Amino acid sequence: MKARISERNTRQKASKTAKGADRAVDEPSPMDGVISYKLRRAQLWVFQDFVENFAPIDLRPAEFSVLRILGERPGLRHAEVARMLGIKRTNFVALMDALEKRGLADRRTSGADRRSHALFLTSNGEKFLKSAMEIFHWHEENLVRRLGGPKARDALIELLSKLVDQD
Amino acid sequence: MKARISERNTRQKASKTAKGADRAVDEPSPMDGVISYKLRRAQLWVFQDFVENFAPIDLRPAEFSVLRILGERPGLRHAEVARMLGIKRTNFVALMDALEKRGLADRRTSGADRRSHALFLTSNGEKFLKSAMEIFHWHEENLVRRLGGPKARDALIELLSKLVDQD
DNA sequence: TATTGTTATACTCTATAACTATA
DNA sequence: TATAGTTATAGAGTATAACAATA
Repeated sequence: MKARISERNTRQKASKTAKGADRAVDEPSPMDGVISYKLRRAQLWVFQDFVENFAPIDLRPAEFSVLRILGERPGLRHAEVARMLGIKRTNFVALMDALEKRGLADRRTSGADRRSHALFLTSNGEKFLKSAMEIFHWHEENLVRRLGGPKARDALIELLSKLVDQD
Repeated sequence: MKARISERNTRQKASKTAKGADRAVDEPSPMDGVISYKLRRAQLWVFQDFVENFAPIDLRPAEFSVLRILGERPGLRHAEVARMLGIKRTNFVALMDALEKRGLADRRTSGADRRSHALFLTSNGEKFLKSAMEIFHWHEENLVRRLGGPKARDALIELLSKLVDQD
């Protein structure tokens, strides 16, 4: 286990007030009705909100996803988790390394195929996930409130699914 | 005008079939109903679709945004365009450099304040924008079709606006 | 002092090629 | 020959600090 690329480093942001870049004064722009543009702005905003909320436990969105998946489906293999998250298995390695280094998850050699690893949360990881879920629910409820309620959330999820899940 | 960071380089992707990473086989995952996760997947998918569609004229989403804004509101200053796009003015410099280098836009010293530049499309830039708009409309119509029609598009834009434009 | 454009720099995310050890 | 995990590496996007010229 090598010493990994970047030491766990100070991730807290200054912002506090306006998310996005340079406190967007939001004059009207020809891009306002453009799907890809709005999608990018919204995704950026939400991720920044996520990062701010999770700053106290120093957890990034992708890391949270991995913990949550391993929590609900322990024993999945490397490539399976990567596929479920829609990230390349090559990029999943460092992600998993970081979680292992923090003692939150580990790889065990799975019986049959000696190439592959089965992935699990440690007991520390399970405790950690529980407190992460509290922050997560608070974060998600905040988003639902902004959207205008659970129905609006469901509508958004369905629309986004239509973009991604077709053909 | 220095020789800029990265030479115009081969941007075409291989994909052709499945966008996203490692042809997402999309088993159900605990992340399926999570707003930030769905938003990220959708944004990634749409941007990749954008990049593929615009590959023939080698134009990235951010570059297209700049051209379009300068097309409709010529003479804006550096910082104003950056603010409208929600990017830092410091990151806008290289973007504008690239467009200037391709002969699509230019900076002119604006009368009053000798610190600031007024930004314009060149006549080449205007021609280029026209053909870019054709691709754009095709791309956007394709997205609207996936969403299920113009009303679904409007609903999506409105929901995304609620996330970004509040308080 | 504050602001505009700018450079330098760094971290994250995503992507490709190629290695190794197994199968 | 193909697959699972891995390494190395590179390109975009985004962020901060600091500087020169001008206000």
